[in-house]
Amino acid sequence: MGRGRVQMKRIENPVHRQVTFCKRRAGLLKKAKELSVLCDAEIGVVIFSAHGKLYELATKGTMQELIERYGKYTGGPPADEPMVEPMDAKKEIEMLKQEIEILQKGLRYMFGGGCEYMSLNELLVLEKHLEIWINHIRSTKMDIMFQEIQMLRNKGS
Amino acid sequence: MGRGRVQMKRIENPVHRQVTFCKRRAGLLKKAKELSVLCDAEIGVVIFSAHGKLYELATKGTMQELIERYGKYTGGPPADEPMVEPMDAKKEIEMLKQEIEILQKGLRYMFGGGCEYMSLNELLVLEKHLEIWINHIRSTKMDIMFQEIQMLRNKGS
DNA sequence: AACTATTTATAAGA
DNA sequence: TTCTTATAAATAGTT
Repeated sequence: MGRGRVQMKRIENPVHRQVTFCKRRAGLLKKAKELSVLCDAEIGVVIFSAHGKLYELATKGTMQELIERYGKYTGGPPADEPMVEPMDAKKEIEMLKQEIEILQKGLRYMFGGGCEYMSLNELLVLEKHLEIWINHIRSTKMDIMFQEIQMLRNKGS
Repeated sequence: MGRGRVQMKRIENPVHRQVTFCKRRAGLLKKAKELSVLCDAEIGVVIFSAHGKLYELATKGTMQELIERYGKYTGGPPADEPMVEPMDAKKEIEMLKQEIEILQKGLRYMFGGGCEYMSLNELLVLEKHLEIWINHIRSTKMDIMFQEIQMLRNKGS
């Protein structure tokens, strides 16, 4: 729908790809909204960009409600909606798992070189880890220097 | 996109509505597939017709997987598919913490052993390495934030 | 379900 | 980038 035919394959040029992603994402969400209004349908759209950013649309209610309805329809897991009392243990587990994922990504980064594909949040966590680590190193360094100074003093006396 | 303008409201004529629903539903799913392929995005679309029939599309995997990912991203209920058994939460937390410890050791290993047994010189090198890494992370962070700001500015189409 | 006349989306270009 | 424009696609109304 433009000045040239488009090949139905991944756009290799990253700039071109990003621009197209923006435009078509907007187009898709608009179409979804229109279909919902015109035909009285309940529609949900979830888009994860290649870099993991989420874009979503839910007509007639929330995405959670739609997922519930989907689960009921397909006989799948009912996506425990109350979530009033999930016990903070569960939350803690989730957080730890996330942290592990981030550390693994960090390790991968060390080999591959390049954190371009980590989300902002993940980068923040990894940065915090590194800061803790670097502080540990500095403190160890100080200890060693202190010891050396002591040794030199004892020799000199 | 047709022989007349369309009012953005529910089509009252049931026949027209049904026909439009079919046509636009196909169009929407096609667009979703295209966006996914062209821009390497993971997309899910769920459509409930006015009469409750379900139409769906999930690129790159199943809808269940996508819902899981969505749940993780939003911190919402994780659609308890893998809920094999309760398992003592405290034990799981212990295990995860151990795993994190191991990963951190792994990261330390990357630079040639824990800093407890490193020389002052080695520590200095390690510190420099980490500083470079942390700077790289910060710069990437800035890039991402900049892009997001740009995107927000461009919103409103 | 096919067929156009039109509108809409959008790929390139400025 | 953002705006513009030529063109491809989608689709409303018709057969």
